[in-house]
Amino acid sequence: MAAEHHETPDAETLANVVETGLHEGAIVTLQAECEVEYDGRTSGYLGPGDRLLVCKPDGTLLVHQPDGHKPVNWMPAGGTVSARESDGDLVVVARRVNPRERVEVRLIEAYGVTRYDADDAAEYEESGTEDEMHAYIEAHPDELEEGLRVVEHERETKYGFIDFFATDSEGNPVVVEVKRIQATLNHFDQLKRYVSLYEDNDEVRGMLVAPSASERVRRALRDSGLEFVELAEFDRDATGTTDAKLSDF
Amino acid sequence: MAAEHHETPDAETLANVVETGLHEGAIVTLQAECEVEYDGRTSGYLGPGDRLLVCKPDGTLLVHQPDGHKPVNWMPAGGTVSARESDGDLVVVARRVNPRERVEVRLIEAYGVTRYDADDAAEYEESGTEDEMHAYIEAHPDELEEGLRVVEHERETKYGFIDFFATDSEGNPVVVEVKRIQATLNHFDQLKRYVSLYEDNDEVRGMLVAPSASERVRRALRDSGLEFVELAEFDRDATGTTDAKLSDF
DNA sequence: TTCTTAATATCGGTC
DNA sequence: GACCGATGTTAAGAA
Repeated sequence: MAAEHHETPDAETLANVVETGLHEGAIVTLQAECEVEYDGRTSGYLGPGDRLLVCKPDGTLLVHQPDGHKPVNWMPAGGTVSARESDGDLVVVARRVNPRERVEVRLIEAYGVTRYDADDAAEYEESGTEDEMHAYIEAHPDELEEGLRVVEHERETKYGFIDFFATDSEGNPVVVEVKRIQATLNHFDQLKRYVSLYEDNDEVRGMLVAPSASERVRRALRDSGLEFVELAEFDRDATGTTDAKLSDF
Repeated sequence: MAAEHHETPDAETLANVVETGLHEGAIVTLQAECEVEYDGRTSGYLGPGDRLLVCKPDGTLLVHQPDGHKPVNWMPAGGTVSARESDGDLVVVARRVNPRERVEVRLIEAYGVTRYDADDAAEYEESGTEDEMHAYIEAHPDELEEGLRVVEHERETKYGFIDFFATDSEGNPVVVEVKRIQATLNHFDQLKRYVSLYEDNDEVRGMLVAPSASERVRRALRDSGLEFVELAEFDRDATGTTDAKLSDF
């Protein structure tokens, strides 16, 4: 049986399911009334309430309230999760170092606990990322501007990495920053930082490539003599790097 | 009973528990072998494997693999989650508009499902945020520099919001950008963008306040005539805005 | 480990 | 609903 459930478990059963389950590589989920304390990069406290806890064998701990996508408290993989009795209550603690932090969950009443011996070898395959947009541009620089030629991809400079260092049809250098989402002021900043490396060269151009940009971003670009190039859709099959497995769905 | 578990449920039971549970405000968790498809801002596919599904009444759907802190697939709150039979399998679909996207989970084998009628009115209280750092600086500007005086907090400009607009002991304007974590190049960018608003004024200074900064960030600041001020620890009780509830733990 | 950047980022405040 | 910036951002990739 991959999933083994215990209803209204006592503290001893709970401690055993959590400790043994995690040690043996299972996911353990709990439904329980609890209070939570976090101390680390910040500190915080969550008063009593009903939550869903998820403990994974890699040290992940999630505390989910009834609403919301993100856990109210959590510990990323890499630490340790342990359960011990304290004054008759069960306390689940997750810790890690670097940064040093701790999540402590004091269970007030446990409604259920499930040990889940999950077996999953699959990896998520994704399409439409910025990496693919880069590959598309590298294969089709003319889509940005007639005569544009890519000189270097991901050029490292003392101020960070330039997406594309290119030249236009007249041989002038062009710094290109690519975004797969609507361009923000921070993206404008990034481009401007890269262009500033070549400010002794009057001929250098800066180009922000994205599907859209707010008016404020467009104005900021204009004010700095930089350009916006709209690239909304790109053929995901024409990148030359498309994974064959993705054609199945 | 707050948590009601069904072992190896058939498709009909599953559909009923998911649909009825969510409609009545319960959290539904499933242990199941499944495959997942996402289509929206990007698209992706996850082949068969054992995962934990979490469905919340606010439209949240989480698909968790045995490892890792973040769900491999998800839908944030605001959409709808539904379950229906298709060719004898149960298919759980989460959708939303703006952006239009969809997560579809095809269950191959369900090991267990739990309906959890969770009641949680508590709100998380946090201390040590950037807001508190702002309050501390506003109350103790001398910590940044002797004689510094805050003129305006969160000043809106055409290029965004300046954390603090201040004056130094000689009356020169100082643009202050505050970060609670180690300063990054993007934070440097932000400060430079704000300072550029006053570039007609030779006397304007720019100050990045953070607990630390990489050498690359420090060099970028120096190159642009901007300053770094280290503020590692600040007394969380001395901000003047500390919430009394937080003194309990 | 540290640094740099993308992310289906999410989330909240404001206009 | 769009825009802007914080986040205990997380996570991946490179030096």
